Amino acid sequence: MRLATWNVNSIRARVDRVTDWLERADVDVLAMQETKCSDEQFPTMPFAALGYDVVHCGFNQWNGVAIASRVGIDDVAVGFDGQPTWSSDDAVEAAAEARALGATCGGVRVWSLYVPNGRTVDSPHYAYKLEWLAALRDTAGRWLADDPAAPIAMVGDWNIAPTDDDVWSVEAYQDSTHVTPPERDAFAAVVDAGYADVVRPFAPGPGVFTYWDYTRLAFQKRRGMRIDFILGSPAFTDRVTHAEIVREERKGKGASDHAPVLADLAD
DNA sequence: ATGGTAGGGGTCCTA
Repeated sequence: MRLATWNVNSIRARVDRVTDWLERADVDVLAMQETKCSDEQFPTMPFAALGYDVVHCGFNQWNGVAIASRVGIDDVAVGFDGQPTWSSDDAVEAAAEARALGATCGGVRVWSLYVPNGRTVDSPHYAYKLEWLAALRDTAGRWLADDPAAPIAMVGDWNIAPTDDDVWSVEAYQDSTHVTPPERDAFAAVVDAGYADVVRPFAPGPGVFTYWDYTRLAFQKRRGMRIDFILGSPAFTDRVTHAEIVREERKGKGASDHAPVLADLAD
């Protein structure tokens, strides 16, 4: 089974490019982030034409996460245990809705995650980001405590560069979100809870990225960040035979600012 | 030299 994650930066602007790649890369399950549409607006037909079922969850009126699968979609869930209890600040309450969409696809529990951006370190959105990640760690840890043999993939845009090797310039991100110790600690806590970065062994750094800003010719100058991840539970990680960041899909006019990331699993 | 670009929704906000 081939599982991929891609921050598509508007599915309506990108649907041809996304479905073309799904077919070309022979992807079975794709988790999408930043769909930038409502549930009603999601273009399901181009996916259905290729044999994919789609489940989508819009939030905060301008964004959404989705999962497309041609190996079945069962047990769809929104949030964590259906309890989005991690919101505390009214200012960010509206953004709190389902940034996490889960489904069982081909026997694997797949979560499409869009971790809050954080905006700036002095913003309530930054505090909310840390709360959200703590709730994710607690819930995901509980799943493994309940069933250590469960194949679970926590995939998506984490909006965190876990180490200095994951940014093109440490100086460029001084005092910015995505690289602060609390964010890196929160990411590491999810890993410590039992979810391994399954792509890194196949894409060693430094200088290996998944996101490049649209401005200032960042992609051409290789100025990016590694913020999109496939984290796997032990039962998932044991099955991974190959993984890669598909940098090619960031090229050209009409590309998302993120590249897709994929992993292959043995049956 | 706090610029630059892309997307969505509407005459600006988010990333």
